[in-house]
Amino acid sequence: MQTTADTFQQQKSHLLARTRVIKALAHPTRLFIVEELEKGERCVCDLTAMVGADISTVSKHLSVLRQAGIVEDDKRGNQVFYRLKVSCILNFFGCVESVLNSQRNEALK
Amino acid sequence: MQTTADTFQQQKSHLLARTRVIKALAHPTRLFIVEELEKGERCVCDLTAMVGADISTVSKHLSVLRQAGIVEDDKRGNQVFYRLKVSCILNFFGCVESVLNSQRNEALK
DNA sequence: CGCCTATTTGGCTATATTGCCAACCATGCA
DNA sequence: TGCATGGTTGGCAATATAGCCAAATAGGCG
Repeated sequence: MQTTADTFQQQKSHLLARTRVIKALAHPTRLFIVEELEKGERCVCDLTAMVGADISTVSKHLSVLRQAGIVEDDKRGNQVFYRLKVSCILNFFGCVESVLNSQRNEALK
Repeated sequence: MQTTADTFQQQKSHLLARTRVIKALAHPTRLFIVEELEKGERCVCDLTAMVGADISTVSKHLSVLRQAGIVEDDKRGNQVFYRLKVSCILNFFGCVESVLNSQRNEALK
């Protein structure tokens, strides 16, 4: 049966896929981690020290980013190093900044 | 007192601001709405028909997008039209697509 | 092997998000 | 004024997230 909502239903799985990626970035700690990884790879212990949370918490955040395909890990010795898998994340945030700037200008009106 | 986690703490409010915007996009229905609005303004009733959810649900999604500064509304007659406030959203999604493509390639290995 | 360090996983509680229904508000029009 | 249409808001139940502790796993090294 044809309904008006078909476009949405047809796109749904693709929308969900994209949502999974965006959701992974929708947390301050994970955002911070991504920005830190833009500078180069980091081990879990370094990130944990920077974030100041329990190491298990940071590990879980990294797991979310990994499952979203945003980072990849590399075990060397008894440490695990994480790095960005996709380089365009910076542009990605450019747009978020535009939104924030637009809000700031709005506030000045 | 100086701790290793200072960078994170100093950035925290900015990270939260960005998180608010990203979170607003992290839902399939809202993603769909944003893409639909890229084509032009739409009234709540149109979007509701396309999404196929309760109108109150759609209204709340629009409210989330509005509060994030992503869309703006315009009441005309007894209808409310919504439109994108920021035009760069398309590029924004380009990166998400890169992540998804990279995952697809990964799967073929 | 036994122990230490680094990390992941399980489990639990606290909190946030989602979606529906019902009630309410605003506009247009007979 | 009364009623229909379009939209928002309040409230609630179901579900998903976050963060901590404790337990498990993995590598390095004496």
